[in-house]
Amino acid sequence: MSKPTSPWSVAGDRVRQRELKRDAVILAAARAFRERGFHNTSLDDIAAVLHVTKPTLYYYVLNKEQMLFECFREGLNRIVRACGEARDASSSGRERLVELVCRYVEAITSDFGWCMVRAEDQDLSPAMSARIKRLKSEIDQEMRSLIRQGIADGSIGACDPKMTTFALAGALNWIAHWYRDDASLSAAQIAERFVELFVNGLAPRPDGVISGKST
Amino acid sequence: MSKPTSPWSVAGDRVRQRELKRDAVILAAARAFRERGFHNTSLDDIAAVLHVTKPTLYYYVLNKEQMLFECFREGLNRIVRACGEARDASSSGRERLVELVCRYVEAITSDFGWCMVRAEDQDLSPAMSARIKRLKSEIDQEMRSLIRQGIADGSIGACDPKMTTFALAGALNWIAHWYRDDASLSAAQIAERFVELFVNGLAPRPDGVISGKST
Amino acid sequence: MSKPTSPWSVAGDRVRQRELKRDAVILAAARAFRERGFHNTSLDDIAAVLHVTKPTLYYYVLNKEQMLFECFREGLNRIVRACGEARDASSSGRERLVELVCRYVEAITSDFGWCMVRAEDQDLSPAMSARIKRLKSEIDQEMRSLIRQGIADGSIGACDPKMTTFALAGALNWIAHWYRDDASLSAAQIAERFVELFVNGLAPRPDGVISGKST
Amino acid sequence: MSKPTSPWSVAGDRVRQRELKRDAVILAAARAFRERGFHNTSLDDIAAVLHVTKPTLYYYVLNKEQMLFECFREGLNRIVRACGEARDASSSGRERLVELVCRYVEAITSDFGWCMVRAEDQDLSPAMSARIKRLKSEIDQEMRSLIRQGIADGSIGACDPKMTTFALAGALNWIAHWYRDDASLSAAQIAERFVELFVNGLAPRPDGVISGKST
DNA sequence: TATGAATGAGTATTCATTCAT
DNA sequence: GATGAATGAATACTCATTCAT
Repeated sequence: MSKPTSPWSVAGDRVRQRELKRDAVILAAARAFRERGFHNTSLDDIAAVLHVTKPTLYYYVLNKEQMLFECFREGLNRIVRACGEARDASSSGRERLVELVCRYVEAITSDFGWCMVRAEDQDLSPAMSARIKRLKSEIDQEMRSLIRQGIADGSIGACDPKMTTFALAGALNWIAHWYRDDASLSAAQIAERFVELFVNGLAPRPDGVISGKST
Repeated sequence: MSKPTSPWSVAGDRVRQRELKRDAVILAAARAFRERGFHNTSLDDIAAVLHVTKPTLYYYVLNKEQMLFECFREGLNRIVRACGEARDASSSGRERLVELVCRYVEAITSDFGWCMVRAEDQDLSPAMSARIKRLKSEIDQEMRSLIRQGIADGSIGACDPKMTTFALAGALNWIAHWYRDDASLSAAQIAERFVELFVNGLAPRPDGVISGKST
Repeated sequence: MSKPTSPWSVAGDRVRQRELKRDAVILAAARAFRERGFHNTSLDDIAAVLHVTKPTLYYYVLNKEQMLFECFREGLNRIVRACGEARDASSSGRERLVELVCRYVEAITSDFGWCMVRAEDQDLSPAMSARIKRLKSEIDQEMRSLIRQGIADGSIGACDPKMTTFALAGALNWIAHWYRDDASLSAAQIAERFVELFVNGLAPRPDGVISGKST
Repeated sequence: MSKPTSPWSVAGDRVRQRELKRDAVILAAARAFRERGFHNTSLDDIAAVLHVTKPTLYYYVLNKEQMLFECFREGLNRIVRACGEARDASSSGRERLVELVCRYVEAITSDFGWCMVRAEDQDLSPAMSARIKRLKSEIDQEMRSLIRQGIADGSIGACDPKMTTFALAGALNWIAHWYRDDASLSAAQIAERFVELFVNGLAPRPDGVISGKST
């Protein structure tokens, strides 16, 4: 009587509603996993947060494993997206790497950061594990590529791209470990400090000309 | 008649034997945890590797939790020890930090590396968790201290010691994630690359005067 | 079409069904405990009797301990209720005590008799143990009180209320031990004999004037 | 050198020593069982009290079951002995019953009281259980016999010997339950009160002529 | 005589998952 | 769309018992 929306949009609403609820499930899972760890979190815990019962979760998600996978993906996607943008930008290799780092820190400090970093491959089926690895590798390759570009265009000094990527990714991923306890800095601030460190290194620069932000 | 060993060593042997066996239990646990994760490893798995039965493990260890704790400690101790030596050395702050990094990499690539890094606080009782945290904090403080010393003696440029330590420790800890799959470099080689990166940074040095190893 | 029951009773049915099943679990536990003892009874045993699987029990009961507690309570409640009625009755102290004894025998010969009497405090958590003790003490105090009233109103001769209660309760509780093997008498008959004994004693009455039932 | 005792008596000492130690094991078991219950007592608990290790217990005792059995027997024997003496005495049935009650209370308040009363038949093998039952039945029959004798010689009023025995034994056995917590009375005092109650009953005697002790 | 070491058997409890309603 | 009910599988932990020494 009072619903002016067409049955069509009603159906659309239903679809959207379902998506919203599904997202809520994933988010609740991500937070619970971060809080208590994957294995220490029971589906009852997640259901309780959402004020539903355990079987309801299965309406939105296939598996506990899939929950983890979706959390994974949710977080990784943000970085993958950032990678794409970095690729399209028309600045120097180093500048694009810096940009990627900023986005990376944002992702890693989000609710999904923990899942991206700490979830064990061992908790996923081979198939899912493989998909995750592919995504991760994509990011890894992108970083290496940016470093190689930087070396080529002279914005980055000579270095081993692989090891450098490992170090950089490690430092970034590790943020997920300490960020909750020590959130005294914003994502942007953390990114700034990291860029400064990785760009200039620890050794004092002769005259401090070059800095991550100055150029 | 045919036993040349003194009664003394007989008793001593037993004690030593017991210690050896206990160490074997811890090592087997460390490897299993690294392979399959803490929760995906059953005591039966560990017992099977050692060709004993499950209850035998309880003869050497109090708990599954304690196993994890001992793995933790075993790995951390190496670093704590390295910290002590770094403190006693009479070189510049940066040199001492570099030395610590080398030892750190060695520890993290050992069998216990995974446990040091990936074991969740959530899998430990509050008491144990607190003990671990204390040890970790010790290392964290040591690193920050070395950085501050380096800044003071001019061997390290101006930087935020806390964030720098987080980044450095993160890069180092992350090694535990990729080292198994990609062990193409030795611990020393990894350390070398990392030092180079962290000391000199990505930005090209004007004339390459300063390098991690050259001084 | 063919369902005459109101939607109301459907929901009500579910609740009632659940209660019935829970009661069945408690009863099955009580019988198993009486048969084999608390520790010699596995949850599988109880589940088997009910033709369900072990985890199902946990749907109705929190614990094995709680099962014992509920059996305890089920039996004790009958006596507590009898105590209440005895208190409200308007007869002599002795008559009311006799009435209580009859109800006591009924309770103790029920399926829950064994649990009331034999279950060890040591098998219960301190909290539960305390609750049980409180209930037991309530009954103890009630008996003493009736005896004191009997002495006051002249229906009971001079005696030590505490020891008398201990003796009476002991004799009654002990029924749980022999009743299963020797159920030749009904609860009422046992009560009659006990009352006769405790009222008149073993020594021959001069002229048999006073008897438990004659008054 | 300084041992004047003959090798013979040395051997005797050894035998005696062994007996003493065995008795200590039984006693420690009895106390532990009373304290924590049969199933909640581990052999390690008993061994710890005796400052030996678990396997040592097996040198003196065949089984955990046998420990319980021996505790049983130790306590029951005292009563069996009392039964024998009661049989040989040349007094009235009631006097002999009173005498037996006194000895019974002594036994039941001893360290072995709990085992006599609370140990479950279900914890014993059929063979042991049968032996225990035989001993218990012996006592039961003895009591009934004394009651019948008392009825015959006029020292006990008409009653159902079986039920009377059950009531009396129950009251006596139950002492094991409360005696530890409430040891305000000595065994003799308890016996006195019980005799008074069972002999004279609760109903006031016309002129208090007959009492348990007066005759 | 006593013990260190090891084990087999048993058990309470948890939890992801399913399905009829 | 959601839930009550049920289950199979898995697992940490305990403990009586054995045996070589």
